[in-house]
Amino acid sequence: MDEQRRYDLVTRYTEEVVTDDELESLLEDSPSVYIGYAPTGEMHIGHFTTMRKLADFLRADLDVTVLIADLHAHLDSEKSPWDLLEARSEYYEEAIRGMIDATGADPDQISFVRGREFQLDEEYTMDMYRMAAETTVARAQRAGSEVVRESESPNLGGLIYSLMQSLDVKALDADIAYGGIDQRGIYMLGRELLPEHGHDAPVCLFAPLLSGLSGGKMSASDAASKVNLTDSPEEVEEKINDAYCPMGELEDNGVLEYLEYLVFPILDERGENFVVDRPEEYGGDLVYESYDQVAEDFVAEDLHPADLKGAAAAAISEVIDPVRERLTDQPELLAEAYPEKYD
RNA sequence: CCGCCCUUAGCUCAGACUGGUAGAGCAGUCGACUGUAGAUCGACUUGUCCCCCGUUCAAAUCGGGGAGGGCGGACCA
Repeated sequence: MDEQRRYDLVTRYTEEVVTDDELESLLEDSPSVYIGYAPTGEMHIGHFTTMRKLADFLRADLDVTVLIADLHAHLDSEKSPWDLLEARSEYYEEAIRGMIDATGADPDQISFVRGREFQLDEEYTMDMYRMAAETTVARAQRAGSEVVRESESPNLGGLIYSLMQSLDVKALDADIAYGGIDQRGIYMLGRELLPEHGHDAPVCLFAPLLSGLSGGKMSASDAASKVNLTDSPEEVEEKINDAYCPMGELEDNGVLEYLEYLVFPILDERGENFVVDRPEEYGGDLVYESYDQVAEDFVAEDLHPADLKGAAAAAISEVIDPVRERLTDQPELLAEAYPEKYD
């Protein structure tokens, strides 16, 4: 694969690359990339868009690791109870495998690691104590401010959280750290600290955070703002139909963002088009080969939100379909991970 | 170890001093208006008042005990 193509694959659909020069020199070899997830709430379509990029990494011949950060899930305000960490980790791994599979990549080419497999090692622990001594409370707070739950009386765990995530890069020997742009603060701290701890500062790739369906950012606590992996086609249709989607506007438009970052990349991989069924009175059906064409028509108001929504819902359902089936085929996974919801 | 404060709707809180089984804003639901949604109107819903015991005809409210959370002081060998 030529260098330009490889670089494009690695960087497409990202919000920011820190830094371009460093990435280019890394790509002269075959670097490793990792992404960490704290197994807290149920996974949703926002995770999926981030996850889909792992297929790009694999295609670009990178060594990909997914960290299931179980300890982090508890460290952040006990978002996951201690006793459920294992069950949620299992659910996360299975959901992630399903998503990778659905994007047309092979999950077996990815290494899955649990946090506790290495975060209790002596070297790791020693490094963490050293970092704790070297980092001010204010610095750690600032680093994690977009990730760790905010509270009037923050727990110590939220501070350690950022230090550990920095150390994960070293422990996993990752050249590239990938995550949502909300992770930026933590990885910038990591880039500062790691060179003092015997590891190169990682190159950082950040994914955009998608808009929620109710306008504004997607929120974990607002069920209507996101499509869950387990949502039925009917539920997807209802949520998309209820979504904030002003005619002609791309801003804060979750429906369009889902198309751009999730649906089109997958359709593209399959060589399929995006088809909009439209009543004759409004001009009949439309066929799109790229997201840019959709955006163009939408901005020109040649594509009405109501027509777009129907087609988007169908396309999103289709993408999610295999993941949902995979998860509902193993009901015990969700039941054990979220007993209060699925008992 | 000592002292003080807090706990009421999904969220933020009012009500407690002067007992009469609860309210606001936001959120949510449903209509109207738009070929979607939002905005805007209109209507509606929501509660072990942290738990236990006691006083009382009557306790979110008073008294005692307990739990959880916060703040401060003391100790500094």
